[in-house]
Amino acid sequence: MNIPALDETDKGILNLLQKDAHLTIDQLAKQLKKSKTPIFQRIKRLKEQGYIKAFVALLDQQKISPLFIAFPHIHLTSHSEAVLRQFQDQVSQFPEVMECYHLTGDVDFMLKIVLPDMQAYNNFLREKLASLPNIGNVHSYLVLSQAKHDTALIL
Amino acid sequence: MNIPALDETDKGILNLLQKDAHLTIDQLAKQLKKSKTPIFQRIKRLKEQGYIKAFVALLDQQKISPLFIAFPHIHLTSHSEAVLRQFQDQVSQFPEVMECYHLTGDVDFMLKIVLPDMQAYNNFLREKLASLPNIGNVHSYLVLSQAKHDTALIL
DNA sequence: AGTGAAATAGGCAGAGC
DNA sequence: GCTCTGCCTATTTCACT
Repeated sequence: MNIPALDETDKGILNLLQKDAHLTIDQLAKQLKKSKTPIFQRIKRLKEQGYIKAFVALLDQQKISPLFIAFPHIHLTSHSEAVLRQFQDQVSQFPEVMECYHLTGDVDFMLKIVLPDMQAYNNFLREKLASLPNIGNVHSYLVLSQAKHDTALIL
Repeated sequence: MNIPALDETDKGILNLLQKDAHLTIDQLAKQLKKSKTPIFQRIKRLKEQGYIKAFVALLDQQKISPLFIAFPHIHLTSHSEAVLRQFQDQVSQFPEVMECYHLTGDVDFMLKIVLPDMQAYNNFLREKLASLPNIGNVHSYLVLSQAKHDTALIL
């Protein structure tokens, strides 16, 4: 499948939709100086080709219920490709793991864990994370407050 | 302003919308065993009261252009409330700062920085971050790959 | 707070440039 | 690949329980 590069109109659509997905095709068409049909067809194409992964609602999590956020840094005891891949796959299964990054340098992985409270986080570390193979040292960074959380990238 | 707690129907709406914001009111109504009007009214209320912050499109960023992600840990040289607040406010202005967390323990802040490449990140550190007052030590964790990135919370 | 129906606006497809 | 026309489905409001 040959996927062509994005032109300025495509980027314009993505830029606007990642800030507000409820813009109508009419509104997008006006801002991008096109009529409805090409905008509609481009959005359809951008979805099919996977540039747009999903349309979601962003919630004010702290307002709904107080949450505890932690970023554990994890050292593995082996660094073979098989071990790294297995760790990623297994840890991604846990629903409390929101994000998983493979890092350079003196740490192997960083996770973002979101749970109701510190007790639940303690349970996660002891019962779920510690049960995985090849886990070495774990150092947890705990979040006191969150000052910014954007999802929109500049294209 | 008195904001009442969320009932099960509200939580159901939020749970579904944070996974797929393009569900129609009809579809939500069926799944939650209500008719269209109450679902519509509740969504409107949840937006007005700020439980829903935004509806956005999530993009496959790596597919659109290769990106460089880093998590700098930042120590400040002073920890007065004024300094902490000033740091948060100033750093949140930078568009490349996607997230900003105030942490416990041996680090003060962690940022998530997204930029086109490592060169741009180097410039960010030298020209933008270093120009802020009260910056002490900065230790950067660089991302090799990202295995998971969810936004939906379990309510 | 809920249902059901009626009005309006937006998504989506076709013909032609 | 774009504009224009038009249908059809979803959103939004209203009268009522």
